[in-house]
Amino acid sequence: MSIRDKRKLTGIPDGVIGRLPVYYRYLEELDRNDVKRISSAQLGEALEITAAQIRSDFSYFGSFGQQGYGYRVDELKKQIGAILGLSREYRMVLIGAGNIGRALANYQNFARRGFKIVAIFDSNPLLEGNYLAGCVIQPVSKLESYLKENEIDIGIIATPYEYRQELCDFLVDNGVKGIWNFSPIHLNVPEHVVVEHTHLTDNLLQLSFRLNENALISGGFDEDSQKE
Amino acid sequence: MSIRDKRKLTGIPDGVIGRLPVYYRYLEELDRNDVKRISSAQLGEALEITAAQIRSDFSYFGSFGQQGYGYRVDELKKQIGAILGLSREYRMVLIGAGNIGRALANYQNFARRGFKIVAIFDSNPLLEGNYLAGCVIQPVSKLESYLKENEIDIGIIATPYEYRQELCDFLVDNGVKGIWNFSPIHLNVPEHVVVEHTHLTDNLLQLSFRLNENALISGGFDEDSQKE
DNA sequence: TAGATTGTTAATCGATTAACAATC
DNA sequence: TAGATTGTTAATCGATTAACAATC
Repeated sequence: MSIRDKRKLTGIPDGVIGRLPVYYRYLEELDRNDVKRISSAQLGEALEITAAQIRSDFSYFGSFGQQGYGYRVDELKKQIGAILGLSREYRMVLIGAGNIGRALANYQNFARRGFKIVAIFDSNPLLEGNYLAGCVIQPVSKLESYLKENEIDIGIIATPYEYRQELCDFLVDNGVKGIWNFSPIHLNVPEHVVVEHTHLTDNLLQLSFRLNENALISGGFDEDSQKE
Repeated sequence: MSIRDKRKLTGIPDGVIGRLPVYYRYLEELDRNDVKRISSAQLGEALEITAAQIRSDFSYFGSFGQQGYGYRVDELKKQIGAILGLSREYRMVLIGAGNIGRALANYQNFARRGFKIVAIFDSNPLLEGNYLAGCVIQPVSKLESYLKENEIDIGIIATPYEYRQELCDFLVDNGVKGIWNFSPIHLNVPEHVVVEHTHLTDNLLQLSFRLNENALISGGFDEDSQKE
């Protein structure tokens, strides 16, 4: 079965999609440090992923290496970048200029990779007209006309309580194809729309669980606490 | 095999751990809205998870429901909260008072759940002495003495480039048991320490990949774009 | 009681890993 | 060439799902 067939029939597993940015990030770093060549074994060592898995992940998309040599860092980085969709620009609107919204707007690395925040909206009238990262903060009432006049790829939802599902529906109805959700709620979207959830609290609760799990195990099982 | 045996032998699967905070968050919302009772089918409907998986997840920890009735919302919330380790407080230090660091420090929901930022450090001398969310920003040179004098559970690494692995090692050497890493690098830690990675860029790149994957599939396969 | 829904087992599905022929 | 490492297949492992007896 061809790579394209496999992809069409089964889709790319979530695990693979989750690891692609990890590879990309590390390849960027290697490239910055002028490393020219890397093997799947070396990659695996650095990222705590098995070499077999790395090769298997890559094989969903093609053959990027050379037997007996490994991978050329710059080449592999370029290929994975293309797979991730980094060869074009994305226009994003940010809804919510609170703590998280401001951090995202000021973060330079998104724009550097082609993800531009082109408009910012907030329901707080006190913020209206203020500048944030070079954008005027607009009232949410202007969102609809803005979306009708501008093609937007991604909507970032960083409003803590109000709106949420309704806001998401509104963005989708007005042509936004991707939602990046920071609000602490599960959003339902139609099949053709993509949602990425970034729930900081969930991450912290997972950390909390594992802290206690570790404590529990090393409490009960002394031989385990010896392991490196 | 008892629940406790199962847990000890195999550990809890990552998927389960990842879903626990999702359940918890939704139960909080139900509780706020005075919902008293919920079935695994209803939970699954709202969260796009199968009912069987939800019941299977819960069964790693015990039996919290009643046949023919379902789950009492307040009770289940309490139980999952306890499993997540929310019955005690956690003391956290924040390293890095940049965009993300400031957003985290100002975010009220961590403290509300028992996760307190008790000290903030930054390597930028211009920030030294400024207040952030009620904490003085201290120079990183004071971190060592601070950790020796105070028991800290979690270190939040929100420094974009400098330090990173070295900083992580330093925190671990000084007794920190959990690391919440926002820097764009993979951190290696000893077995007894827990790392949680929150890489915002990775989330955005995953969204980017899926946007293109969807476009690709509906481009090639018109019958697919008909699906709801 | 009858109806509903849990907790758990067995079956299925999918992802990871080990192994190795291909080949640079 | 000999050595190294890929890409891929088959084997293994683990997670999800379907089904249902137990029982509230």
